[in-house]
Formats: sequence, C-alpha cells, structure tokens
Amino acid sequence: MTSETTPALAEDTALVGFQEHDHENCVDSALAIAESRCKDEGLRLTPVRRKVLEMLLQEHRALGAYAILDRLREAGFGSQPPVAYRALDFLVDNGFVHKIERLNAFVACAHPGATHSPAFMICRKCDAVAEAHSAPAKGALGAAARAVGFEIERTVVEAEGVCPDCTEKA
Amino acid sequence: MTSETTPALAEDTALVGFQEHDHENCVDSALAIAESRCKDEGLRLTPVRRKVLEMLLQEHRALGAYAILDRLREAGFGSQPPVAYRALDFLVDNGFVHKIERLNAFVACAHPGATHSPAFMICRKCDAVAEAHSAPAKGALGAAARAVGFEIERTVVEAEGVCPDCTEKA
DNA sequence: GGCATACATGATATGGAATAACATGACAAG
DNA sequence: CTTGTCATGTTATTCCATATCATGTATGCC
Ligand SMILES: [Zn+2]
Ligand SMILES: [Zn+2]
Ligand SMILES: [Zn+2]
Ligand SMILES: [Zn+2]
Repeated sequence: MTSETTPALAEDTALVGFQEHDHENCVDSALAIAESRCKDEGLRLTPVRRKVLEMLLQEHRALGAYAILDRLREAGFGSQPPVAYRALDFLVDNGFVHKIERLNAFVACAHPGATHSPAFMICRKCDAVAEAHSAPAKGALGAAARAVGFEIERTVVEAEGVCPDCTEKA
Repeated sequence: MTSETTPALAEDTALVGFQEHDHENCVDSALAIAESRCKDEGLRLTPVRRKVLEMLLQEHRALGAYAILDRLREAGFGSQPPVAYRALDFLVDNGFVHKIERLNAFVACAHPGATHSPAFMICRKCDAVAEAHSAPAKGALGAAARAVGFEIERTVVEAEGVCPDCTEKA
C-alpha cells in the first residue's frame, strides 16, 4: 500500500454512490487518506479497524454489525460483537465511517478528511447509500432550535427513496 | 424483568417543544383528535392502540418498544413483542406516532391532523423530544437529490443536543 | 341462521443490534 | 522491571424486531 495515491477524492463533493467510478482507486485512495490522517493525528489504524474500513469501502452500501462480524470471522479476527462494535466506534468517532440510523448499519464516509455533517440518500430497493452534505443549523430546524433555545450538537439527516438506477429499471 | 429504568423526570416539567403547557388538556385533546380522525377515515382505534397512544402522549419523551410492552402488561393486555409492535405500526402508519430512529424508540406526534414531515430535537441529557417541521426537499439535500435523480419519499431529520432546561441547569 | 372474509389479537420462537463485565496481550514510559 | 494505557478477546445479557401459526371477532352475503 504505497501512500502515494493522490487525493483523487471524488471531486463532485456530493455523491459517490449512485455514480459509476473507478472503484479500485476509490477504495485505495480512501484507505490512503485514512492512514495518512491517522499518522498525523496519532490514531492507531490497527488491523481489525483497517479491515472493517476496507470492507465498508468495498461496498457503497450500509452493512449491519453482524454482517461485518461474519467477515471478520472469515478473515481470522475475533467474532464476538464487541470486536466489531469497537472497531466501528473508532471509525465513527474519527469520521471514517458513518452510522445510518434508519438501517442500524454502517457505511464508509465518502468525503474523508474534512469534518462534516453528512446527509444520506438511501435506496429502499437496492440499498445503495449516497452521501451528501447537510446544512444542519440552516433551514427550518435550525430556526426552530434557536427559537426555543435548543443547542444542536449533531444532526441525523437521512432521505429514503429510490435511486436513479432503480427508477430507470421501473 | 421489567425494562423501565426511568430516572423519574420531574412530573410537572412535561413539555411540548420544551415549553410548559397544560398537559392534561394536551393529552385529552390529542386523543380526541385521534378518535375523530379514525372515525372519519374508517380506522379502528382499538383498546390496545388507544392505550399505547395515551402512554406516549403522557410523556413527551420517546419510549422503547419494551417499555411500552411493560405498561401494556400492567394494563392487562398481551405482553409479547408483536402486541406492541402492531399497535405502534398502526399509530406510525397513520401519523399519530413517530419513530425516533436515533433512539429506536417512539414518540407521540405533536401536530396530529395534518400529514407532515417531522423533525426532532432530542436532549441527550434528559431525553426530552420536541417535534418541529422539516422541509425535506428544500435545502442542500433536496438539491443533491435532484442533481442525481434520487426520488425522496421520506426523510429522517433528528437533531441531538441539549434542551433549554438542561442548558440552564448547567 | 350459517358461512366466507377481513382484520385484530395472542403466543411461540428466532434473529439481529448493542452493551456490560471481565481477562489477556502489546507496548511505551518511568 | 513495573506500571499505566490501549487494543483485543470472550462470556453473558439486554434490548429491538419480525416470522409464523393459532384464535377470536366483526361484517356482509347466501
Ligand atoms: Zn467507490
Ligand atoms: Zn436503487
Ligand atoms: Zn408529527
Ligand atoms: Zn434536557
């Protein structure tokens, strides 16, 4: 794994997921970015953690914790729930992976590097997940929060619907 | 075996939108609206369903399915999971109750009557939940969806943070 | 009335998500 | 070498959710 893969970060900031792309490169570069960021920030991207991130990057879909666990077992890692949840906690806390609350499942971040407040589009037919940016404090919710004095720390924004591919097929 | 761990939120701080209000009346009127709407639309607000709605209206907090189940048992109804989940399905499908994905729990709708796309503010300290309106297709997410041809059918918008009461106490 | 249909309820069993609690191993300071 | 920290591993348990089959109950038609 040369860390020389350049930040070929999908430049259409919005949406990896519903678009064809060079997936090999996509996975490799995301892993490279993760390794580089961990080095910079003194985080330890251990084998289990790296493996989980790699699994999630391979799919552009959300995987449940037990699907992840199955693959960890196959790869020779521990196979008890905490093994997966701890790796996921690390990856989520550090912004490499997001949890999709609607699905109780996890997806690799499509815009690693910068901290951001993600929004997701989830296809209910094929389970594809695309990540966009959300503007949490702006809009109706932000206004309502300011009006009552609620301090927003984090937002969950998830849209459920049908992706372009599945719409086309129908 | 009961799964109730509630730290007894001070009773009279019951709040809709984090504001004090006449809670007796709030519950009664919401039940009346539900009954009237069910009559109009030919829906059957049966005893279990009514009881679950009433429970959720009493709290302005989200209750987990098993907390609901415990109370159903106490009230003499069936105590197996499907009993609660079926009642909840009915109430959610018809807009009387919303599911809070972040908590895997349920809360009574604060704006019954009109169909709407809710947004929630969840206090991570006291677990209070307030409901606001969201503008799903407007804003950054709507734009991203239109850009790729994703058809939004439903959105989950949940903000986590600290409510005015808890901010004040700190 | 007798009967078909739809719908609501009930109970059993199982699967999937998440965490608590405890033990072990690796490793870097001191 | 000892100590503290962090990561991993295992066991056990709890909570969330659904599939399945059985039973009851109302309604409308014959
Ligand atoms: Zn990719
Ligand atoms: Zn699709
Ligand atoms: Zn509502
Ligand atoms: Zn609070």
